[in-house]
Amino acid sequence: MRRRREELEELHKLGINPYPYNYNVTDSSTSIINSFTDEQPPREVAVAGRIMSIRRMGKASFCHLQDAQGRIQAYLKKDDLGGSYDTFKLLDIGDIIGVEGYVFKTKMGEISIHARKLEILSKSLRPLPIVKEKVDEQGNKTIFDPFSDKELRYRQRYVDLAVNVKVREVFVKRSLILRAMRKFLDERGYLEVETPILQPIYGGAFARPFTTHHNALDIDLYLRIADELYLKRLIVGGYDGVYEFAKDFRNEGMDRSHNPEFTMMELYVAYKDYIWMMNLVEEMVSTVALAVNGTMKWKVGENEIDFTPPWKRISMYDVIKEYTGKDLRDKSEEEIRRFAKELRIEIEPGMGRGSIIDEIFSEKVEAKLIQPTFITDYPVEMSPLAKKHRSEPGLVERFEVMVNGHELCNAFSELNDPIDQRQRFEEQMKLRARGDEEAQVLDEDYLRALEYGMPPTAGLGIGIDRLTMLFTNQDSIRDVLFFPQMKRE
RNA sequence: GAGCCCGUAGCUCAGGGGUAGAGCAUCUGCCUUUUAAGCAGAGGGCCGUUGGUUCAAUUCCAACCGGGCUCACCA
Repeated sequence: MRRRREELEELHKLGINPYPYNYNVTDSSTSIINSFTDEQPPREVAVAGRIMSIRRMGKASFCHLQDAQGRIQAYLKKDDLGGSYDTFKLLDIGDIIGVEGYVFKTKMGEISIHARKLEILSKSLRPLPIVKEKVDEQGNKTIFDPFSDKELRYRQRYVDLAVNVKVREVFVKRSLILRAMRKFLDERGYLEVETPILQPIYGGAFARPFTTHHNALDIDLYLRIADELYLKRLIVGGYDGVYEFAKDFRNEGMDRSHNPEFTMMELYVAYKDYIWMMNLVEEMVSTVALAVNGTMKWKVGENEIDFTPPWKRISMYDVIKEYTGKDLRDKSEEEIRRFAKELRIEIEPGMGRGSIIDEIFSEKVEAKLIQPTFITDYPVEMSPLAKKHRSEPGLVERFEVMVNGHELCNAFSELNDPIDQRQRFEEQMKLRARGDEEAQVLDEDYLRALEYGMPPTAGLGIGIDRLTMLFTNQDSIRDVLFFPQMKRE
């Protein structure tokens, strides 16, 4: 680093501004490489990027420039650069430069830029980790000295991105996923909206919130754990369909699939039910799959997943029956409890019928559902915002989609009966009183909204981070978040 | 929250009770089509922090800090 500061001084002394204001880029690295022909006279180009490697040979040098698209080699010869060649001697890997010159192919066959002009665009003061790669004749890449320390990669994502091109690709895909989804929803006429992140009462999910304080009002506020209740207020207000890509915050443990802040897309559509929503989800996710990966079949780890609709639809009871051989329909809480014990599933004494069923599902079924599968019709106790099933007592009209052994989204026919909703909230408040910190809080204003009348509505929540993990084949949420939460350095 | 593992040069890692090692990077010299460029030489370290055991600790022990994996909790 000291050396680099000296070089910076040298540049200043030579009257060169190491941090100029702009540069006129004419082409990107890959556009040059892809459009190369042996035409005469050769094409003149100007590219800018970060120096990723330098090979100096006395009075001539090669270096690789990396721009947003890829890499291209530049050939710098003293005869053609004169004084700037001495400037080049003051440059390092990591510096950002602009090179103007003509395109040619080297003896070794690499399309390169023969530099006529060189301009320093930003002097780097910290050494960048050097990642070397060798490409053999089959085109296989071997990486030497990878920048692989996860802690450093997450804490200094800018370095990770600069040095590990694959990482940049993951986030480009994340952006494509958002774009494809937004396009899909916009084409159907749904309105993208924004609702409060700071909420006086939190709701819409089971989770502990982050608390903050508003000084002027002198009130505590919560960072939202979901935007569900606000979006449904908008349906009460008369919109047909609303959606939001929402950053939600949950004050809970962190692991491979949980970060304290994460992104959820929630969608509510008036006059529809959960069966209609299943069709939409199938269509949306397969459309996104095609837009992002160009195929419906996508290999995640060992499993090839086929997103082609239609997906299997099976009720919670039936899928448990399929995987355990036991039909829990019409069974009492006591019978189900006994069955869970037979399966050696740990059951807390306070757990009700619904929770035990859910536990059996998580333990015995969930991980086995690899292909996209709708699990439908959940016990009412676990779903205080979902509408009672039209024909099955004790159940609600709810589904989750399981893919690769994990939940991908959650949806229901929304409960719009204000009296039923009040009772459900009251049930939750009882659980709360018994010490369940994640039970939901009664939201009087939300009830007031329902009392004005909400049309039948289908609602959906889909975890964007997990969807991205799926489509980019990453097994940690940290690898699909630019800046995952970390402890203080 | 529990268990296991890790922390040594800018990066990736080896080592091991007696003044610290490699490759790449860096610096000097040579080299005008190289590509993990090459050749010759050089510099670079609070061995995560604090404490303990010891004549002596980077090494052994403990606590702490940070990270990873697994499990638990959790949508």
